[in-house]
Amino acid sequence: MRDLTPTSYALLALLGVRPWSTYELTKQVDRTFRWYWRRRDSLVYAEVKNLVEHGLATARKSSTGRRLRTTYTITPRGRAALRRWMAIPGTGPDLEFEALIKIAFADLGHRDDLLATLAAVRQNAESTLAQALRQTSDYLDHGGPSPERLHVIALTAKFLLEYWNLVAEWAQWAERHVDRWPHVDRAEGIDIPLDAFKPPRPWRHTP
Amino acid sequence: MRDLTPTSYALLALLGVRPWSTYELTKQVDRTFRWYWRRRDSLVYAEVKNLVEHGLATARKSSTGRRLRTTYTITPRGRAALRRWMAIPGTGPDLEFEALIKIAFADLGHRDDLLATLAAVRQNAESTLAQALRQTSDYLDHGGPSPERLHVIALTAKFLLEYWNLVAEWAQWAERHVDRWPHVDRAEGIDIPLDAFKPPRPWRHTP
DNA sequence: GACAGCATGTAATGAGTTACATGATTAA
DNA sequence: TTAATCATGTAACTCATTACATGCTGTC
Repeated sequence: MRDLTPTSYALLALLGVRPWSTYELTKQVDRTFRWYWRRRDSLVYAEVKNLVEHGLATARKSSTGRRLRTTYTITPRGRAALRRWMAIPGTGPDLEFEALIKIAFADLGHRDDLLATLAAVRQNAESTLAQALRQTSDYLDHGGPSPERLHVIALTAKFLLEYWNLVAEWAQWAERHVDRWPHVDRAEGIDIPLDAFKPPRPWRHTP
Repeated sequence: MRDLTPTSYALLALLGVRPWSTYELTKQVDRTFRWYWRRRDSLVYAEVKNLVEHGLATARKSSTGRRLRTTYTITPRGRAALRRWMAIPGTGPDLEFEALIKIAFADLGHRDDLLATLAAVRQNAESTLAQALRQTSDYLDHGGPSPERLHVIALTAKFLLEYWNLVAEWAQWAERHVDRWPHVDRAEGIDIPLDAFKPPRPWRHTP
């Protein structure tokens, strides 16, 4: 019996909304958590079994044709555990940005590589943003799949849209600057955007 | 001999700037990578040995008093490997945001827990932003520790400052809304910020 | 001479991924 | 009938963390 991780509780939260079969869960994990808590399907299959071992969910077997299908339901103990977990603030956001390593040390490589990295970041952000907007337009039009949860979904949607928009805007800004740089291996002879080191607007200092 | 990971290359990039002792490396990893590629000190000690095994760096032993000290230097093969790695665009940003799980499913918990989570996120963002600004003010005033690298540092600084500013602003916005909500367990009777589902400004659609 | 913190690691453990396996159903 | 994809996992592996160990250096 494995310890409970944030991933366990993420699944438990989904089960708090309604029961799901494991396959449905993997789809829902993709739809819901892909944006800020990505995990592979195989882990979902392992984790729900762990929830059952902890007594936080029950498994009910059924079948489609000759094929077995397991449906998971949260237990009262599961709801209690979930509420206890919700009372702990939780961490993040935690950023992991491999491309930014390459950007921060671009002076050790070639100028064209820096431009290619920035373009990749921008394209990734643009396509992620477009995907997210396709998902949110459904919420705007018909309230989406769970209108009774629209208020909390709005909070997360706002963050994610602004986040990916920021990434795209920043990459574009960086591309415009690097385009004008004659070289990257040294700062000398380059018009450095010193505003980058200043507090962004809006910003209020709260000491 | 372990395979090379992005972490290996991150250390190799630091060695590309100048040689460091392992302890200095841990300090520099903290200063440089804490913002977007956090790793524990113990991993640094393991990874530099791996770089040597791959022939990408050399270790030179010296001593402070009776204590051994190892200084690592990049090799020509190391520089070549680093440049090859820089030519691959790289991934990210990858977001991991545990608190957002709790926010997205706040309807399964208590209203006060949601407010506490949002406050924690805001405070964390504010203090991270303040830390980052303390570090950047040094760059503005005297060019910082490596003025010859100021142009690429400006690119990363801009992203990080705007990112943490966004987090703080968003959390504040969310707090203001939830403050006015009479309950959290259902959307009914709540003034939902539907703008959250719309594209943020500025936004240009590129199909 | 004791204690904090500087400095340098090693060993055990773990959460998560990758790779693999396989049967059932549906579309061409 | 073949191929795709739906559906459900297991086993091996890995990157990284946690916990531990230990000697040195300055200072109270």
